[in-house]
Amino acid sequence: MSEMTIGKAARAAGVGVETIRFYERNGLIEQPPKPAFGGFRVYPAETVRRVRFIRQGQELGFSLRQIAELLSLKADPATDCSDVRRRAQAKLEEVDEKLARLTGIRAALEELIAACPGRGALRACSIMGALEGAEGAPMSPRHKVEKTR
Amino acid sequence: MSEMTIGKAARAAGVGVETIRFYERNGLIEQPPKPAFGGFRVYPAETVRRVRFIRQGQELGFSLRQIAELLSLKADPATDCSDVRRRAQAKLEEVDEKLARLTGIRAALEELIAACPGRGALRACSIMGALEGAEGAPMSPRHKVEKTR
DNA sequence: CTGACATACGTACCATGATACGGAGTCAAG
DNA sequence: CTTGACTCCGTATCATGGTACGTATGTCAG
Repeated sequence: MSEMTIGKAARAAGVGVETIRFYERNGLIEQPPKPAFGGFRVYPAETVRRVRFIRQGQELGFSLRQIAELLSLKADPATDCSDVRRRAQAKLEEVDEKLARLTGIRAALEELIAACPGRGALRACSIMGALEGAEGAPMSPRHKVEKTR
Repeated sequence: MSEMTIGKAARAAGVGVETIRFYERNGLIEQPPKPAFGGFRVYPAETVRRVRFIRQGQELGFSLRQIAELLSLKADPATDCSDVRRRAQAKLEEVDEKLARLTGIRAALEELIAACPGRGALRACSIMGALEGAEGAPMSPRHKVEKTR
């Protein structure tokens, strides 16, 4: 049962057929060659393993681009374990940053909710008040200032 | 100084001109009428306040869609403070879910990093091992199973 | 052999939050 | 009265991670 059509590979990996094709288009999976005479492409068990690898990576917060890097590391015999470890560590730091940001948001929301009377007219609502220009909390500049050309 | 062109409004609000137009297209900001004879649209100070409101909402993790809802609540005289509070509370729960997910990811990454020898061949690397089908950690089904038509 | 599926492939579309571009019109300073 | 900066408007593009559609072709069970 190690060779199969795309549909079976997809089911085995727990994804949709279109997802496999999407990964092929994006170089995460190699597309098996089409048989010389007629017929469907034949997918090896390796494809299923690769898809599972991708999904596991996503579970850990890696983007498809980063997972593609991990996959090419895997294919390279010169890769040392430390290469992989470094990436995991970088991702851990990223996760920590996100956690810090979310924790800040959480605190702000909780504070606003605690201060909100919970009933009555809107003008008394501290949450709305905070959303109105709170004058003093400078906004992070999401916009570009310099032109690139 | 309460009336201005789009560029000044954008600078006052700390965003780009295109961002204001984007918000207009998406119904977050009302586009002021074009003057009957020639000329540029005139933006009231209210526009700047609205943009600031939007950015503050984003800082708290609200999506533009959700912010649009908050804005229409704001416009509705029948809105009670509790309506706003409920939304903030829902957002808080969302944030808590994200925090829980990220915390799980963090723990998994940390565990993998700790278990990884840190040097040597890839086949000994526990991180790569975990990404290979770890057999036992069922993947969350990100894919659709049922067809909607 | 035939009908019901599956596959192959290219392309379009979804949401999210913008940013960029091109051409025409307008305004204001010098 | 010219020139440079700004506005207007529609459309296109970006990144992310897929999903959907249409048409042609292939496979297999009955």
